[in-house]
Amino acid sequence: MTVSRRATGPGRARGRGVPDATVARLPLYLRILRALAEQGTSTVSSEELAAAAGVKSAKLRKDLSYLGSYGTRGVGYDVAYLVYQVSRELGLTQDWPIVIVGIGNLGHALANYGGFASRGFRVAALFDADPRRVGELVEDHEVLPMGELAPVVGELGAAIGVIATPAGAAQGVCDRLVAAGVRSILNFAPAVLAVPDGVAVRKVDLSIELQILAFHEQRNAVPGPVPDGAGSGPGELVQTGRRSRA
Amino acid sequence: MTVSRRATGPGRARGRGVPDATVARLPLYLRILRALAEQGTSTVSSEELAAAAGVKSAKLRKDLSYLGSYGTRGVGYDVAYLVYQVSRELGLTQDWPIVIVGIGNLGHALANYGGFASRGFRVAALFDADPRRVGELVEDHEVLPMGELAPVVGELGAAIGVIATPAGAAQGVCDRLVAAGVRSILNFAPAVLAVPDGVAVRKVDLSIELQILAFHEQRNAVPGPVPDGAGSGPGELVQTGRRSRA
DNA sequence: CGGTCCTTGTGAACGAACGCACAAAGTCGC
DNA sequence: GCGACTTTGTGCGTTCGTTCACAAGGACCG
Ligand SMILES: NC(=O)c1ccc[n+]([C@@H]2O[C@H](COP(=O)([O-])OP(=O)(O)OC[C@H]3O[C@@H](n4cnc5c(N)ncnc54)[C@H](O)[C@@H]3O)[C@@H](O)[C@H]2O)c1
Ligand SMILES: NC(=O)c1ccc[n+]([C@@H]2O[C@H](COP(=O)([O-])OP(=O)(O)OC[C@H]3O[C@@H](n4cnc5c(N)ncnc54)[C@H](O)[C@@H]3O)[C@@H](O)[C@H]2O)c1
Repeated sequence: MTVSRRATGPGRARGRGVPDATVARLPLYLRILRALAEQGTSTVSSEELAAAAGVKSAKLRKDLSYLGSYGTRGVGYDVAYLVYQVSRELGLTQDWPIVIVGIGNLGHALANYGGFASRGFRVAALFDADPRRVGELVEDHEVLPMGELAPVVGELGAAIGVIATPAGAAQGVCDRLVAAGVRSILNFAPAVLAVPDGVAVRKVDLSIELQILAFHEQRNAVPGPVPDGAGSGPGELVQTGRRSRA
Repeated sequence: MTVSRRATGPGRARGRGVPDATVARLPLYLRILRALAEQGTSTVSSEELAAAAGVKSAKLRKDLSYLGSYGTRGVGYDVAYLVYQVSRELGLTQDWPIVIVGIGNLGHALANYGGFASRGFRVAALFDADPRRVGELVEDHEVLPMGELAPVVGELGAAIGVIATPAGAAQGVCDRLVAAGVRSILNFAPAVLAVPDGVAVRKVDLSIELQILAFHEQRNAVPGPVPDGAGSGPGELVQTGRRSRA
């Protein structure tokens, strides 16, 4: 199915073929590393970093080893240097303009959200199909009509698009984003999107998250004693218990 | 490590030990099944359902097989019956009151969101620490002060809590929710939560999603040709390509 | 009522991810 | 400069998840 992943097996060469599960955790490590840097910590061990991230230290070390050998045995990792390396691997050394389509409840919250800029993302344009929304000023951006989507995306060179429209409109919006040149989409609408090859989609579905929690509520309620731990990783169903630090 | 999962290996007994990966997909199947039911479809094959969900039919069949044998060979699955069975497995036959803490940008959007009720979830109470927010009326709910959290959660019997506060306040809010009796938490704040055993946490982190997309943007941009597909499931890094429809 | 066709359910092979445990590598004290 | 100590990086076994491929089960037709 995939063409040529996994360069050299488990010990794949530096930078090539970082496993999906690892990629999904890197942003978490990065956030913690940045916090450590900000509070003046210059060095951190895999044990400490792993504890802060809620993973086992061996997993963390293996994750980092896919990027290269950036640690010092007997000491740990240099925080600033690791921040740089992880950022580079994730492509955060550059600026990513993003566009948001569907400026309703959720779209407004997203547009107002300050957590983007700090990570190299920049809300560059907002779009909505409703004429009453168009022209509205949200966080120093004017809401633009859908007709402007293609030209503006092209001009900005925006590669990432966020869909915050109702589910029924999502596929149509997605098609227009793709046609305009967007190749990565973050979808908040509860809909399965069909996209051509080469376009990446990630979805955030609140309702699904709640249903998964409901499942565990029911599970823990029915049998009686035994809670139940779960695996780890991005597919980790639920965290159950986590002590320690930071 | 875990106490007694996986009852009988791959062929585990009905209802016992549904794999995490499967549980994470059931809500998606359920949504599609409900849509089919609404449009009058009474029967669906694994092939059709899988296509609508964006998974392989074998995976879908195996997922459903963990719930029992609810299909009819040569025909497919009865939509209404399957909706019931999946709902039951997920614990959606009962009503789940949820509380939201932190009624800022995101909290407002969540409180206004209509997609909850339709799935058996009901926003039962809103809380905020800011005195200026307290008393505000959001979607027929008055925002309550944090002091009310424990008694109200207890009275409502709310088992699910949503955290939409700034990251710095998340752990404290989490502790209070747990102390009040909440055993499932959906966390929107970019923070790793420490919880006692038996409490389930799921996180939704926008910033992480965007960074994963950035990674793939960079990946696809640098090497040149080969796009790159990925696995499937909740841990699926990105969807890449997906044809067809519903 | 028997044959044919269709779709499910699953055994088994494969692959990805995790965790253990340890050797290699470097630091620090003396 | 040497030895003891600390922590990384990773080989290996295990678990979990996905995919293939097919036999078994049932509907439907004649
Ligand atoms: N509000 C939430 O907290 C929340 C939570 C989870 C998921 N969601 C999902 O996010 C999406 C948006 O939710 P919301 O509450 O903001 O809804 P909303 O109705 O407030 O906003 C939707 C916006 O999309 C615009 N729109 C509709 N069709 C469009 C089109 N074809 N092109 C461009 N814009 C279009 C509408 O004009 C509106 O402004 C929905 O799919 C919802 O299910 C929302
Ligand atoms: N706005 C978004 O679109 C968005 C997107 C992704 C993630 N987030 C995250 O969601 C969280 C909320 O974001 P927001 O934009 O709504 O922020 P916000 O500042 O608008 O709202 C935060 C709310 O939490 C309340 N609060 C603060 N401390 C509290 C405490 N100890 N107890 C109870 N309430 C408290 C504040 O009074 C405020 O009303 C943040 O962690 C943010 O990183 C927001």
